[in-house]
Amino acid sequence: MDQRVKKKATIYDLSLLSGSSPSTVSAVLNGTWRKRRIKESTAQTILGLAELHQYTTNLQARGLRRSRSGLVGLMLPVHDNRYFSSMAQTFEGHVRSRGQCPVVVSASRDPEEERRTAETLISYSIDQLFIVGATDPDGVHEVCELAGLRHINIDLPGAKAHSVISDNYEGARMLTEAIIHHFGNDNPLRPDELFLFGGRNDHASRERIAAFHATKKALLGADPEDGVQSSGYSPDITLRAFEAFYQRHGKLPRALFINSSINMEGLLRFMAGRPAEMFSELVVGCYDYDPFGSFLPFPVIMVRQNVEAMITKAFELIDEPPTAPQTFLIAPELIQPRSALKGPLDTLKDIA
Amino acid sequence: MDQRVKKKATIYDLSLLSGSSPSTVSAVLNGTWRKRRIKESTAQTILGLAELHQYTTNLQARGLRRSRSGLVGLMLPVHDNRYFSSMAQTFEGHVRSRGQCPVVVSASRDPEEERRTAETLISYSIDQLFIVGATDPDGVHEVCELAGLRHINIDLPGAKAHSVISDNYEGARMLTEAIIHHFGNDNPLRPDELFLFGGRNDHASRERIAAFHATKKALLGADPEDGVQSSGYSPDITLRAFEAFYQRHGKLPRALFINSSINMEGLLRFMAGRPAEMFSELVVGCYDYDPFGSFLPFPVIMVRQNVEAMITKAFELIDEPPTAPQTFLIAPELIQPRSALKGPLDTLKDIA
DNA sequence: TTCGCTTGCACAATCGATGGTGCAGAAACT
DNA sequence: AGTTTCTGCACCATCGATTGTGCAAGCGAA
Repeated sequence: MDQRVKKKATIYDLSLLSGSSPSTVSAVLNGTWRKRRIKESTAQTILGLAELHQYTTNLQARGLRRSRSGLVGLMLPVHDNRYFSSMAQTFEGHVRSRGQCPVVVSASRDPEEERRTAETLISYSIDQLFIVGATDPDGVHEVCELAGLRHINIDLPGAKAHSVISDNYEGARMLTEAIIHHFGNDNPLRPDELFLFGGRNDHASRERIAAFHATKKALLGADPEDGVQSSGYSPDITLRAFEAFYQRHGKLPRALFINSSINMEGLLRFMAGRPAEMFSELVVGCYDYDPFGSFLPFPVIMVRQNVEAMITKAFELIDEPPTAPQTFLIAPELIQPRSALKGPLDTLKDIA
Repeated sequence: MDQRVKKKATIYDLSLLSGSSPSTVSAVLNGTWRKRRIKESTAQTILGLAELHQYTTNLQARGLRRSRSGLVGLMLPVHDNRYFSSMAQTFEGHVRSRGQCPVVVSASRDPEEERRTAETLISYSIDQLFIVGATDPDGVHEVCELAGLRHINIDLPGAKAHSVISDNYEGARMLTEAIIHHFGNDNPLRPDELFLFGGRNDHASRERIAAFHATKKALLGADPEDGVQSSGYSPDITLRAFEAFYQRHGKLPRALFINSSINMEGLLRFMAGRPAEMFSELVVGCYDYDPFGSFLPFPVIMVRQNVEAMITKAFELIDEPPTAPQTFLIAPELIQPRSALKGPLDTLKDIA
């Protein structure tokens, strides 16, 4: 409180105080002073003054001058989901370790919103943009391209920029197989007892659905065509899909392949208010991992996408000189029921 | 692709193209042109050119000049948790509806990191900062105060700025009561069968622990002093607390009060690999709501903090002229086991 | 015709930091 | 002593937008 809301010190203030020119002060403060042959002692003086007056660089001014900001963007579909929030957490760690500032925003899976969001970020001269699960990656690409902004797709691929995605086909294959194998030989699963719920017409869903069909056919010999109930990425629409199914068949299938943890919440909504016993025989496979989801009262086999590897790969690619767009697959992992895995939070320190 | 990575158009470009001065262009583009008595037709011309050349304002330049940025910050402890991610989701909605840009960052519950993060955000001239669950809110306050930045505490109160927090005492009281009542009269809970796990020496934990003690005493007549096992906000430390307890007693308590969903993950880790039957008699109360957590194989009563109300209140307060710091309590809600509630995602539209 | 008011806009300073260029004085060399 | 080479730093344009101020042309009134 020694100073009333005093304006922040600038290099001009330090320039007057130190008797050096603003450019010298600037060079000292941003670390380029050796290149500029500033005397060690001058530098020390200025650094001392900066400390004393609590100087901090105005990053908007720097950003304007350099036409980049030190901000790195992550565009998510939504925050409120363990897959995407672990993405945010992991991303933050990477960005910070590079001395930059993470900016995480969501765009609600709305192509229009996605483009607007990218444009806003570009207006702040962000240095790089990581586009996660975009509904229209190529639309976002156009916007970035025009601004000369480095960007990369994650989770859902685009045709015009590098993409790092989970190996959805293999993940879904493993998951389908695991669901089927979960039933022993005494009472094996029949093809018409395994249904897939959730998903849209996006690349990930298509791959997963394809693997689902193929694996059912391979392991169960057949695959009735109505085995898939697309219901977007919304708990409520998924809920309605379950209700409709229940209406038609008088029961749920014995086994479910659920396309994402968001759709899985649709199942929770269906469960709410219905007797627990109704689900005692159920076996569920869920594409996406949620620690709590793994411990539901029936077996839930999950697929965990390797977020750490995806982000790491994405950072590698975004720094490289641009080449023709490629898609990189990252192997996901099959998670047995009742597994509580470590996550990005585990790298944080904590005081007991 | 009609233009190679052409630099973005500026008001100077449009100035040349339109024959008007940069200041006129600026006024037209930022909407202040009527105040400046610019002719309608001039405005239209400029707006047309802007459209044609895909002009977008350089927000760093604007920010520099105006010394604010249009950015609104949300500082979270961590992302990867349903409570905080729903906070982020809700916050985003509010910020966007005000035409500003949300910036969500996490500071790992580290006081040093919290201050650094605030300083970084300030360097970008953010307009407001919402500080969620900070370990050292008053430290962050100092930083904000010096910069004249409006800020507010959420979830954990500070002494030097307004705070909007959940009514932790009442929430914990309801929760403790609900846990106790969950046991019928045939086999009622004894005082030494209900333990609290998790929490730190922060305001929320203290309130919850106080309510826990008081309610136990009121309803069960006694409260042995060792009923609380603080274990920070870390799944692993909580896991170790459960293991230690199990070591000592050869079993878990019949009932648990778990201080947060993050601590609850410690319980999951304890469950992993142990037989499900070990937990069949368990009753858990968890402060924080997680939809999946609500459907675990034993009764889990949860407390949902009213994130929407908290954020709404915080936005109201942050706009008001400053007064002496006050703390506002927002009532949380008791959630019965097997409840799948709507969340911030439900307001998004989705295509099936 | 002249005064005064309105209309419609241009000018120029400013926000804070950066970095290319230039230049004086000291040191080194012939 | 004269010339070249370093040292060490100052100068100044620049990034793009904002905003207080000034002023000419147009118009109506006296």
